[in-house]
Amino acid sequence: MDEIMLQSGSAGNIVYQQLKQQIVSLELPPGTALSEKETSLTFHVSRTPVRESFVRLAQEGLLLVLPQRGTRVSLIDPDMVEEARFMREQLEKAVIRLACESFPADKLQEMENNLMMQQESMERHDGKSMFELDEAFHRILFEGVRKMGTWNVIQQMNAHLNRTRVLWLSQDPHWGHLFGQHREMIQAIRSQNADLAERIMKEHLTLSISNLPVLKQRYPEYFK
Amino acid sequence: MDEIMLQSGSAGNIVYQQLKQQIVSLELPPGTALSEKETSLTFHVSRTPVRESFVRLAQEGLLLVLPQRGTRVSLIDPDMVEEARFMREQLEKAVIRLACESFPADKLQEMENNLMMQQESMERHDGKSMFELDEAFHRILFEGVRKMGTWNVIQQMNAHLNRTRVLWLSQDPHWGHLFGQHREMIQAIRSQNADLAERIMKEHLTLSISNLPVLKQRYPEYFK
DNA sequence: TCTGCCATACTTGTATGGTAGTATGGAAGT
DNA sequence: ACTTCCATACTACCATACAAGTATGGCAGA
Repeated sequence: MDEIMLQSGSAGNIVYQQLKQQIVSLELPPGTALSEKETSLTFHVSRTPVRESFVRLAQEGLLLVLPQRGTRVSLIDPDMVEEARFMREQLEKAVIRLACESFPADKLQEMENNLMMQQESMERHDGKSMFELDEAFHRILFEGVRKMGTWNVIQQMNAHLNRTRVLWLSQDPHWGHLFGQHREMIQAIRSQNADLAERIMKEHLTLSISNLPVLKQRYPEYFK
Repeated sequence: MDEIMLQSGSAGNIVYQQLKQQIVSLELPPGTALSEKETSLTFHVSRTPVRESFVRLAQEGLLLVLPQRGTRVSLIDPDMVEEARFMREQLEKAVIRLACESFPADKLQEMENNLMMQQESMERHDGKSMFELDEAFHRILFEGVRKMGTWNVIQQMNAHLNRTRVLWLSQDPHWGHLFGQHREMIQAIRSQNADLAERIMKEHLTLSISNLPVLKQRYPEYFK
């Protein structure tokens, strides 16, 4: 939201963004105990802006605030992950169908460029870069059909889903598979084959949580 | 979210819920100027919990905070309304398809009961009751297919959409039309006719913003 | 050794004073 | 009459002090 970006200089907003980045990147693993006091010391601000960021993060489901007891980075809820995937599937299928009807040429070019950068990151085995490019790829799709509000909603509810994707990409890439699907999507949009595009997208997003059970077994302390 | 319900006793949460109710019900019309000080006086609490609620409401897009200038109830953004409707259409179409595959009998009975109460409210010309029953009707649908997380996301993003629905139901009901569609939905679920159910849902949600231009012309000061 | 109590050190929740930035109205100057 | 400037009264933002609830470790007593 633009109205939030406007306050980007405020201490509270800086703490919020920093914490969110650290949580989603698993730099602060699920279950980590935080406290307003401790956090205020590390960021060299008072408790007020820290508390403000805690409230926002709790509303997004990234923090769990227990009154008078403490605050912890929320555990990943597998049911929520599946439901986030479900929502994202429905929305992205509809969006890529729109893209097949009409899509601006410059955005299509952006996607092509992104795809080339994906190949580079893949060769460098750069998981972090690959994750960001994947994110950007889908974002461009939403920009092209002018559904940024929808993209923002997805971003918010992807709190849990994104953490599992980070976990997954850090160990069992399947990057080639993802890359191939991205390329197929572009081709489908070009040829305006909506049914094909929808099918690819569905498989693409299904793949993204296919080994959730494996992750749950490997990192049991991260899950609910 | 349950973790937020747990703090329901806190002053900050009470202020938050009260303000949200007043905003969505248009008791606090779009554009209304608020201030931490003023609000703290009316609720007989300090500025801290008020500020906390402002932060949360701003994140939901219901308040617009301008640093060092003031806080206003956000205007209704027609583009956001349309996009919220778009999202809701995609999600509810998918959900009612699931319902057509399998749906628990007790939930179906709840929907039948709700439908009867809708008829009563319709005869009493009770718009507020009708709005709440409509809300509950769709909620039961999500409960039946166990997609409450999805329902909660819809509730959040419906901030703008709901205000237009309140505005609309207060003057040009079309209650009979809504009622008929609800009845058809139940029949479609019973007969497990997913394609029919999806079509009705699409029409149902399209209808819900069909006269947005009229509203925009009638209450121009409420829109962006 | 084990159990129960309690002081203590945490936690979040709330109130309040002060700071810096902004809008506004009136006075002074042209 | 019109413009410019400035005092004043706002605003949200931040720091800090206090209040109330909770976990914990040690000590006393059995």
